[in-house]
Amino acid sequence: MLQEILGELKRRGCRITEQRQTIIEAVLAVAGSRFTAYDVWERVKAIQPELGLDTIYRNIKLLEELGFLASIGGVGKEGNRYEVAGRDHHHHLVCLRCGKTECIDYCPIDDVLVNLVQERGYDLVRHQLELMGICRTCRQ
Amino acid sequence: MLQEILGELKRRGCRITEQRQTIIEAVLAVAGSRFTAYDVWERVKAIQPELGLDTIYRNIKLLEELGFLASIGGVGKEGNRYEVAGRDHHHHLVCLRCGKTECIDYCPIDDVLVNLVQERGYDLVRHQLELMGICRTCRQ
DNA sequence: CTTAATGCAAAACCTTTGCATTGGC
DNA sequence: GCCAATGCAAAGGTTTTGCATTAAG
Repeated sequence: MLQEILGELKRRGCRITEQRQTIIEAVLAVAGSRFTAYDVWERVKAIQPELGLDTIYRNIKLLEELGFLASIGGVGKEGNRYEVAGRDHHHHLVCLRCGKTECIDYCPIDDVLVNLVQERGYDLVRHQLELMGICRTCRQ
Repeated sequence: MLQEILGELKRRGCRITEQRQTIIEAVLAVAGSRFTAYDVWERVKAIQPELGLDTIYRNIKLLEELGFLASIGGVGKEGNRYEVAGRDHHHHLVCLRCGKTECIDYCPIDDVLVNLVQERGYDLVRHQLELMGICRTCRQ
């Protein structure tokens, strides 16, 4: 995955800086859960303390444009969250207490819904389902 | 609805100020679509120009605590959106271009999903489905 | 009269942007 | 050496907070 991203960046004429590589590695390391720009920053700071949040944002935006990351909104007042794209279509199960997120590989979107959207005159672009609950650990 | 809210506020020992009443009326007026604090402010300013956004936020927070409003996140970089609570369970259809929101009174959550969540050890508290597309007006 | 609510201003967030400097290529 | 990317600082937008003042009860 790392090589694939670096390759595409080169093909696009982007430069592979130390910072950029560190950021991409950090993003891939937290992949699996949805992360904020700040999450990435915390990881990256340990390796390159001078690296600023602005650089994180710029790189996240770049990766988003290239289709490697997808913005998936955030809950409450936390900032935007992102996840690594390219995974099969899926939804999220979020623990309301600890924020832990799991992916659900099942999609309940059915014809009824698709028709409803069409009737209202919308072109459906995407959708997201968020299941919120309390995980086993937090319940104890 | 207005009377119900005012009654509960009094019962709680809150004071009914002109500003508060104007805000609640504005909130109820935009009910049906999801609104931001700014949306409310624009309506309210016409009636009480001195009323500040801070007062809107304070009152929205209060109404949220009393259970009359629910925060339902926002799309992209727009601020939080709210809606009047107590309505039947429903989901949302959002136009990605203009932000307009419609309610969908159909819920596709099925047994497969409920079982999946249980298997993972979560108590399902709530869920939200967001259908995103481009509305007829914006497509032209 | 008491004290909750407001108005104002300032701060706290998250995110973006301008510009000089650095460093890939 | 060229120009993309970074670092820094500052600005934008949303939301919160402190504090003196106003007004509901």
